[in-house]
Amino acid sequence: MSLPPTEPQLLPLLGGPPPERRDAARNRVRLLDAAQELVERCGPRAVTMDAVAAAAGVGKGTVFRRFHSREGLMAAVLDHSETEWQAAVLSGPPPLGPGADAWERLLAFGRSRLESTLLHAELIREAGHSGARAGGAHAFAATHVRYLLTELGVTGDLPILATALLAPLELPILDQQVTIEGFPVERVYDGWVDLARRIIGRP
Amino acid sequence: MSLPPTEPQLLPLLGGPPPERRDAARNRVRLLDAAQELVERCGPRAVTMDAVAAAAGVGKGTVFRRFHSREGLMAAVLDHSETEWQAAVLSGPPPLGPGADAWERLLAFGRSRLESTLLHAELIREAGHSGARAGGAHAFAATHVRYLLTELGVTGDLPILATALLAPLELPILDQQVTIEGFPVERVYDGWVDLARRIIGRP
DNA sequence: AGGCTAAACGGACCGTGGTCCGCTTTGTAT
DNA sequence: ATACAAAGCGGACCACGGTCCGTTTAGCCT
Repeated sequence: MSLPPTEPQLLPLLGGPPPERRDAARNRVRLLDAAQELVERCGPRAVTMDAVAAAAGVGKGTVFRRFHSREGLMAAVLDHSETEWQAAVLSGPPPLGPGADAWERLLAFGRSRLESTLLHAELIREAGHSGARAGGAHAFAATHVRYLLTELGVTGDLPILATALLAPLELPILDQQVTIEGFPVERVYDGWVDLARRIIGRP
Repeated sequence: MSLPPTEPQLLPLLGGPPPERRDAARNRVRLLDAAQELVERCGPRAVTMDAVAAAAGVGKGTVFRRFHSREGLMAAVLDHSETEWQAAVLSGPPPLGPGADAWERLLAFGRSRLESTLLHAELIREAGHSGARAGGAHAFAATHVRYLLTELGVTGDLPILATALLAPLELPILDQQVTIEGFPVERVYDGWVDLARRIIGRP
């Protein structure tokens, strides 16, 4: 046994994890494309991991190495739409994007988020706990709402208040109201606006 | 082929599904006991349906006939504690039970629910969508909160407002704040009280 | 080019949730 | 008591998520 001929990494090379090998990257996009295509053709519920692997022309093990689990894969598919939505909030046209006053933006945010959540309901459910929603997406939304609340002059524990305002727009709660109790979406939205008014402390 | 000699049910016998056969009832309690015992010994995550069936001394098919699915079984186990809690709210000692004024009761309700949700977190997660929570339990909590809000003179769309007040106490949201973001429970509770004040419209 | 290492690959394999169907038990009507 | 229909039973069976490990391949260093 001898010392390795060279240090595999002379400098810490600060920054993140090592880059991805070319075949790995190629397979990741193949898998994501296949998954997206299958999801929108059969619905997320009916998509099996074997099917995705086969459609992408790779082995099953590869699917699980790229995306930890089925939930992870679904989360990745969901991430596509989520990212577009974030772009619309950050730099799209008003009133959702910048350019309108904070109250208008908050209203647009609520409606947009409500519709988006209902639109992707199945996928969100399938993405479950490891959903982009549970990680980055919620953080994004919370940050944005906190910013808007600040603009509106709200004082208090903003992270908590933002969460309280976001909570009724999360799928489990929306599902309860819309799917199970059968409330019309308009009513739920109006209720949310009312909640926002009370939190802000305005007529 | 002849006509059936008697009508199996002369009168509609209004009121629900036919009664349960004796062996069926016996197996239901055996299964529930076995499940509860296994859950508290190994944690809900580790309990398999085969194990429950074996521990109860019945076949696997029987488990699935009584409780539609794994989630259904977990929901049934959860239902035990949930029922006790409901009794405490309806007829236990104040301030959770009747006897205190509405605001005190609301505070006690919030704290109790928060603690109970965190305590049974794993089970609730495992019970998933068909959880007693998604069905009867949420309805109970919503009704109670609606009642308290009425007592406090709140006007508006009460069903929606009640849901908004309950939403931050649901597991997914609590999980986000406590487990992922690491907020202390006290802070979450204080935030909830603040939310309640704003909804009611009082200092 | 050639050689070497670590990463990636693929598909056989396993455990578990859920279904199916032929057999048994229960309750009732004669 | 006996007969009979319906509800219940059990365990073999299937499909799908997830793991494992022997083989292949990308990237790099000489």
